[in-house]
Amino acid sequence: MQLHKPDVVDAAAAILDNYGIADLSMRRLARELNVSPGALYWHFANKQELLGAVADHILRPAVIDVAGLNWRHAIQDICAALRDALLSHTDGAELVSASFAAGQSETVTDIVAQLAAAAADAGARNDDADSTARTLLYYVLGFTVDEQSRRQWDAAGALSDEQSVLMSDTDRQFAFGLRLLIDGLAAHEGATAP
Amino acid sequence: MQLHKPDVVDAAAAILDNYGIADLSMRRLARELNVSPGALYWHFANKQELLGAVADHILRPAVIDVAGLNWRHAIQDICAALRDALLSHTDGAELVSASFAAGQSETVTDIVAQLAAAAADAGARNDDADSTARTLLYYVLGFTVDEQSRRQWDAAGALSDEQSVLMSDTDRQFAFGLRLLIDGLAAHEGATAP
DNA sequence: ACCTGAACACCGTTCAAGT
DNA sequence: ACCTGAACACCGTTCAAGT
Repeated sequence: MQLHKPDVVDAAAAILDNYGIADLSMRRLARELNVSPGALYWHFANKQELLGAVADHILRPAVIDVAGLNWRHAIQDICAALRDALLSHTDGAELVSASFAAGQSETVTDIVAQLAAAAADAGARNDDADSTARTLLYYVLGFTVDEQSRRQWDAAGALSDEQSVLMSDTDRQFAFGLRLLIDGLAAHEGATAP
Repeated sequence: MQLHKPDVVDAAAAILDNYGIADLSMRRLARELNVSPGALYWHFANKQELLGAVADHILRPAVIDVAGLNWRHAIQDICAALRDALLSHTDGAELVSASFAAGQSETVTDIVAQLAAAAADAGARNDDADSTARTLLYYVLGFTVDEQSRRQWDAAGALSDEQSVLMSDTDRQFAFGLRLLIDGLAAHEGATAP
């Protein structure tokens, strides 16, 4: 049967979850799909474009509706959904971070636009709203890449009790850094919490 | 003559500046040093460790003395020095970002410690000072990776006038995001500017 | 102690040729 | 239109053997 883009992305996501980003090569992916390496280049211009499609796949659950929320909660919910989506796939943060840097994920652009809208709601002018949105993204990506690599490092020898304590700790740490940015925005724009 | 670590790091930095991170391979580096690829593995355990040494080389001018400065200026100066150091080598931000993620740069750890000390000065308790320091680092790395990749993309067809306008614009954008974090810290800890 | 040579097990990408 | 086969030009790492 024919090879379609969604099949390729699903197979790539499966390799990612089961073996990690280091094993996600074009050749390995082609082997898993019982196809020659060159076949992938009919559907994707290059590896970066394919990884961008995988990034968009990972980010689908991170696109949420924040209509009706005040700007603080909108930012908090978008960032929380983003982090959850990244953490739900092996090396998800690293892959999305790389795809964002390469400008290959449309979804991450949409998310930045959502964050910019929330910043505008907070009273920021256009340029500042954009800077704010990108700063929030840098934070979530940086934090989550770090968190995920530590988790994988600690994967051996972690007691279930200690682990859950550590996890709630990372939740608090994530919220702390995010609050720093939100409070900074409030201070700058003179907005107040409802 | 014998091969010494500093020679290897210097040669690696030269490849980085002249050809970029994509061309900084162990084999290419060995060729440039007129040595067999295996020779490098006598001095460095693996490529990550070597890149960590290059990262430390890049970061040397970013380690500055902030004694006597108030916490706001300390943070501003450290972050500005860090960004300047990253921008002064081709793909410097990307390389240091990767080395930080891999935990292979001692210098970046020192810089985080300096930032944490400044956050403590601002009134943050130990955990919060650490979170603040890491948040600042995520911001500087994320912003500068982005900035540097855009610069390299725009490398063709940029007028010198427009370019300088864009550059001062990125300076302002960098300062804006940084101020967001500093203001957030001030709001959280109730510190005031002198 | 320090390095060579050669091998092992891979990569991403291209492209004529097939169906 | 879609894919194969084979090639091109590379990788990182290891390790017996040399000096």
